[in-house]
Amino acid sequence: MPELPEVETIVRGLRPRLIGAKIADVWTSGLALRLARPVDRAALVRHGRGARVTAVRRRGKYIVVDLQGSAGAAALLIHLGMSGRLRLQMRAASHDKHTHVVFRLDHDRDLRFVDPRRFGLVRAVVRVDAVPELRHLGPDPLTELDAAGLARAMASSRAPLKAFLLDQRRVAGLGNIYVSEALHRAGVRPTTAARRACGRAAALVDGIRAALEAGIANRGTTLRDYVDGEGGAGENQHALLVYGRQGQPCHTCGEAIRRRVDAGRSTFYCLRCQR
DNA sequence: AAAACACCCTGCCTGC
DNA sequence: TGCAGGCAGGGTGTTT
Repeated sequence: MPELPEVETIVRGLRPRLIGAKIADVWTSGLALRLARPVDRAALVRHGRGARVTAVRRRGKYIVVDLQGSAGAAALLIHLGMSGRLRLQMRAASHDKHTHVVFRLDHDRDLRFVDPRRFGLVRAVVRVDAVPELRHLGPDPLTELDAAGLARAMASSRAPLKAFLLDQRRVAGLGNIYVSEALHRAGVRPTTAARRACGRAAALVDGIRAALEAGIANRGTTLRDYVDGEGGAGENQHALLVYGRQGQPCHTCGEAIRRRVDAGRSTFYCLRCQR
């Protein structure tokens, strides 16, 4: 579900309403999330109870909620996995069956983490800078990615561009939808080995940015169940150039969009526009 | 070292 | 109508 544009939309929506909020208590379902690991409620309570939210930010596809408590600063690290939702709701609102973590806030509000497939992650961390998952992330495509750096990384990889761009250590935030969209905008084929496409690094940076910015402008892509922090669906599914459009005409040249599957994941592209 | 694969889950859709 | 099988937007750990 959530790639960079969806996470960014959630963060932007939650930020003004969450900053200053005080956590009164934490509830967990007891079921395990990512890698079959249980949520550490004790740590969430220890660092969260009584603390106030000072910032809400995004790093790749991770959401970081900074906290200031009487015992010091800490943060909530949240990843939505494939089916996660993070929503701010009134306490009286009905509970989704797959709710796994609830932060009870002041003013009768709940910050709820709902995740049917349980591939997500909710964890309390003390030093955000030291979190391995975040340290391994590559540059943020909107603010840190540059053509020279991307070209250098591409030069040392034999991986097809599709796999290269999906690797969060290369670029942080792209997922299956936006990789197809970015490659199409850049006019590059997903099967091309990264090292053979170094000359297209600048076009790739532009394509990546354009695809992500379109997604953000449209408040995310809702294919199945993505909603933002207020429960609203996105509109970017209507603006996709290639993803999910196999057999339909390319908007640029009219050729039928192709679909291929690698490692169980679909890639969509135009054979004529992408060389 | 990089790349391929299995695995963690539920829900929804398709075809029989 | 029921059921099996395939598929889904993510990340990690292990093997090659």
